[in-house]
Amino acid sequence: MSEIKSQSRLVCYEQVKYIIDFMAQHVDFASGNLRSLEARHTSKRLWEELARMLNNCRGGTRKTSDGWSKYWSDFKNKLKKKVWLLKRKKAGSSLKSIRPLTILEKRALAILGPYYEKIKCRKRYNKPASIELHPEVKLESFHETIHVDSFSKTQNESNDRLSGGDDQSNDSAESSGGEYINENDSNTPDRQNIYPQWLIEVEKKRADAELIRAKAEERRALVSAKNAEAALLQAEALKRLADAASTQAEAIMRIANVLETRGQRDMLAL
DNA sequence: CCAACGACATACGCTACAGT
DNA sequence: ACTGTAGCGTATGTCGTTGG
Repeated sequence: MSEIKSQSRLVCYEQVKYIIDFMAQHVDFASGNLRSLEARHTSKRLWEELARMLNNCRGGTRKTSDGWSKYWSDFKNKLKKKVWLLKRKKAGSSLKSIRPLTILEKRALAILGPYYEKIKCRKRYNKPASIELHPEVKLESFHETIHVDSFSKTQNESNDRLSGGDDQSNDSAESSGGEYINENDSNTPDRQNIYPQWLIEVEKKRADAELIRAKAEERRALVSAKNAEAALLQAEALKRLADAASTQAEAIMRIANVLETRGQRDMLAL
């Protein structure tokens, strides 16, 4: 409804979906666990790659890699608060109406669940958690209700800033598409959406582009080989030319010597 | 081993804007 | 005009690395 108005400022649904799909493939990156020297480099590269893809989206906003990093950070923060509020509401707290998690939020939670579990252990025992993070999110590991519960236990500190999380406009990323699901329905088929059709199409197009580029590289290599061959022939021709010039110079020298000798003899004869 | 440092994530406050 | 939310700026916290 307000898509055009908000296009320059708001992150569109497609962009958030892309971010979450990207994070599903890079779980440590999503949770901010890339902290070692090399990992930080990887993180930066991934943010640049992701920012480039997101900025190529037709709608939505444009950000730098730092801007998208900040957005993801805020997204995670809001999601945490929302889950905590939903948990409290479920427990019977008299909270104002909170929209249930969207499919995208549940998907993000599935990605970040192990990470939140790790934070919980760290806070509780004040030492590094032994829980292994998922190398990547797989369909069979999508147990959102477990993650919601385990995560929400970590939120012992006060969260006085109610963000709610969901937008009411259909244009905003977190709610557009009306993808709300009943939070009590743990068997909703959202696992089918882990790798959506549009992402598969994008990947196909990228693969096609890579193929075209590879073929162009191959053609360029062939042309380069032919150029090298021609240069070699040219060099050989130049060498022969130089040899011929050298031979010619020697012949001229001999002729000159002969002429000089003959000239001296004629002088003596006179 | 430990303090200093840097890089990054998180939390919080503020502003802008859309909806009512 | 009021309210709620997205997005941004910045202070603070956390963690890994480095040098003494």
